[in-house]
Amino acid sequence: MYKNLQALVEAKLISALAESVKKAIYESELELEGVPEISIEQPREKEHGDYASNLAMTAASQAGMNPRKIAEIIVENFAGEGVEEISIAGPGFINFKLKKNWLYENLKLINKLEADYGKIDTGQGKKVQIEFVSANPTGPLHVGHSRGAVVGDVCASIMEAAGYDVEREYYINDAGNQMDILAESTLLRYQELCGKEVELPEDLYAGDYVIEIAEDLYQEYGQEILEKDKERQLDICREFAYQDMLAKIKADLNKFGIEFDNWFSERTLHPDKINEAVELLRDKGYIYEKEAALWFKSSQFGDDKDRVVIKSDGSPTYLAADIAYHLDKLERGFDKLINVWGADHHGYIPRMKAVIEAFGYDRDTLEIIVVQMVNLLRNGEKMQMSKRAGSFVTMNEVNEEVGRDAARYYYIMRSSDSHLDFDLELAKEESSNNPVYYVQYAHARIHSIIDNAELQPESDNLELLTDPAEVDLMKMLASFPEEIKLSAESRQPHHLTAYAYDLATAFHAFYNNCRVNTDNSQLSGARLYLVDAARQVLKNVLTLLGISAPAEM
RNA sequence: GCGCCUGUAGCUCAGUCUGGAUAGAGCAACGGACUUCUAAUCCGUAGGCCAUAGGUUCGAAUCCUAUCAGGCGCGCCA
Repeated sequence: MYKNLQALVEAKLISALAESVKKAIYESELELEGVPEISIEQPREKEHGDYASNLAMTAASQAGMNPRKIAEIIVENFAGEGVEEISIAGPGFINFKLKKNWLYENLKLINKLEADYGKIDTGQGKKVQIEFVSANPTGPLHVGHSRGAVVGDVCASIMEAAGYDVEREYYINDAGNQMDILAESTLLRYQELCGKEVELPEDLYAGDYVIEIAEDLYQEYGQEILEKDKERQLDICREFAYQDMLAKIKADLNKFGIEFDNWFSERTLHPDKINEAVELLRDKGYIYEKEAALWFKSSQFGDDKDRVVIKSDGSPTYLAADIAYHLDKLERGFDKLINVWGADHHGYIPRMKAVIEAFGYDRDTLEIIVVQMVNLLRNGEKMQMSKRAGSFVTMNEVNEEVGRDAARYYYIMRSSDSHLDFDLELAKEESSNNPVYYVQYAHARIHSIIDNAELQPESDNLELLTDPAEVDLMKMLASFPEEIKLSAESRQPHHLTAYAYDLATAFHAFYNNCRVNTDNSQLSGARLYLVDAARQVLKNVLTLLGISAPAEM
């Protein structure tokens, strides 16, 4: 069954154009080597029709004729179906106005597929892993993590809709000295609770959340830990704080609608997996020793310089763990590995791509989605935060203040390449200033119409849907599968928030122009059918974004 | 110094990958539309040297080069 009627209509139009060119060449009206690559586009201006082709212009130099003349020849030979009007305009555009049948057919397709409308097969079941968030379990997720969290989650959903087999993974950086710092910070706070005078050194975590961990710890152990030796104290604190933080991170993500298929602990790589991975690279000749350390020849694969993997004291670097981790991912058989990183880590990309290539894979097997920084604003004023000073706004605080739907929408409404201004007061506002409510309102309005209707949706008289507002709405509905394709291939969720907004706009305009529940039962039945399709697509797109679709507001 | 991202309306941003016709949207401003299915809506007006300078071509916000400005990054940290 066709899942993407618009793509089919476009393909047919292109092949009809190709036939026309072929015929013109055969009859010696056009002198061309062969049929050139043909593209069509939807013109901005409505007067230019539903589709336009620049074919005559691109073929002009080879044919040695002026574009308008070529266009005339192509138009004369054109015999495609479903075209109501074909014309030549401007410097040589061929414009097509299509019959509306396919839009009516598409409404039926929506009605039939329901929640599956929009899903396509372009991913061909390829196995994709998306790794995102992956924050250290040394503190709660803060607002800096949120954008990457939603971008990763929604990219995963979109790629699923596009026919990929997607797995969501979180890499827990639970090894390394930041865990020791967490342990020491917790111990200090614990000692404080036990009545000791303590002073917090600058390099420890100062956030209040450490006090909370210490309180939990005290609840469980009382003063018992004080009697152990220092090593043992730190071990207890480390494990307790780790489990406590990880549970909080999971809970916060779940509350935000984000769930992972797999949580991968860095610890499981130490030391065997890391040693094996380094040895494998050494076997391939990409490891050498210098100044008592082991270096990876990443510069051989486009990196600025080589990188240390085993320090002179024998301990592995963070990169070494990442090498082992990515080798493990590759061995798990994914066709594509996608990592979502904050812009502050972008410098790490060349060396990771080098790792992939060194293991013998195409460097494009690994793809990095770089997400630019978020500026948190309140009433236009930038909020300052610093993790070291412990003065940061947590992801959970923001979500609780503005609500999950608005927060998710805001994090993905802009291109990941652009920095994001996130104004808490704007996101909270329940008004037309807030795009998320605008979209949800459209959905709620439709429910209201359907509740008020005395008839059932009816597909027998869809040709009555000819009002420009109705046609616009039907076109918007028809483009949903293509929008999913675009978002999935570009890994850019913001295309879909824009689509959701535009769809809502088309509906609201329709609502103000066309009354659904009228005395004309044929027209009302057809409009109910249309409106029900709009309801379904709004619900589908919101679901994809992880945003609720309320029936009333 | 080198690398990545950004620069489009007063503000926040689409459009750049894949070059097309008169560069779009929201907010803010101004003017209209509720005895009618939810006015959290709609319609209209006004607002632009697409950072700058070159280049490529029938055609450039879009591609190339250089420059300027802002953000981020250039560890035997993670």
